[in-house]
Amino acid sequence: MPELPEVETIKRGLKKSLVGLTILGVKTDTPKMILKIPFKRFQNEVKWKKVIDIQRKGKLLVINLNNNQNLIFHLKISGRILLRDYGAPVDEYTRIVFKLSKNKELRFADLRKFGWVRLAPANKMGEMLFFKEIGVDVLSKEFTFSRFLETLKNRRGGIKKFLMDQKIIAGIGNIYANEALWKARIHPERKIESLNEREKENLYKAILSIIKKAVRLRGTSVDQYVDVSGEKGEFEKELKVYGRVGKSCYRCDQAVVRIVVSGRGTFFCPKCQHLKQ
DNA sequence: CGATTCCCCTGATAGC
DNA sequence: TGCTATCAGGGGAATC
Repeated sequence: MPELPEVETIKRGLKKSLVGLTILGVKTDTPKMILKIPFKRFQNEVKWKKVIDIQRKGKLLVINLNNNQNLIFHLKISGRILLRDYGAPVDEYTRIVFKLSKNKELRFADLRKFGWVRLAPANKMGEMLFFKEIGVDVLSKEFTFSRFLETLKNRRGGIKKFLMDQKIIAGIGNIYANEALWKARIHPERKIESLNEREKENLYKAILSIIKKAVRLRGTSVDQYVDVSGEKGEFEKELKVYGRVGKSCYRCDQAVVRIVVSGRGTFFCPKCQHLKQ
């Protein structure tokens, strides 16, 4: 599941090899994955445009084109962005192919077809609702401890749901929410209003250290995620609770438990992540 | 207006 | 063995 560290790894890969290339054409067998405009128009809009930069906002990948347009990708659960030589072996689940100069191809593969791409005018992107509603990025300099406290202020409800709400903080998905809560020893169903200052600080530090480490290790490949070359990430071996149901906690030996929190599989240690405070 | 449920899609797994 | 039913999962839309 591409969350911040995975999309950041893809962004860095594309910065190295995609910037400067020109889009020669687009093909798809899944036009549904192109939002807002008909495929024909999309084709015309991107043809002959040059890639000038790559950005990331939360889990969104943004490719800046030289006509003041941005290509925005959301990889959802099973999306992959692959940069290949023209004619390289077919990547499974390829849905959209951008043919590029220098004999390259950008392939958007997605087993589940939940991912999408859309065009947005660069100068108006800040005004677009879907972009305006994205919260503070975990890796941005604005994501300080005091900003974190501010986002928690006057909010009620479960802490895990809060962490995964992209409108508040952008970039944390299911894997890293589970991991950060384990590291901070906080039960995923703890109410925000029950957390004391020390716990909030532990959680803030846990989020930053885990996300940064996952970026260094090029992401987590528990599902479909790979980088632009098709290589898996290395963070999987660092996972402390995610997917470890029934296995013993690395801290206290208690069996890791799986529950469902707001519709998502949630893993935690019932002994060192206690509910009451 | 906030909280919950449904839905998109496919492959893996369970159950018979 | 081989079929069918169930489930996971991010986030937008519909519904409660």
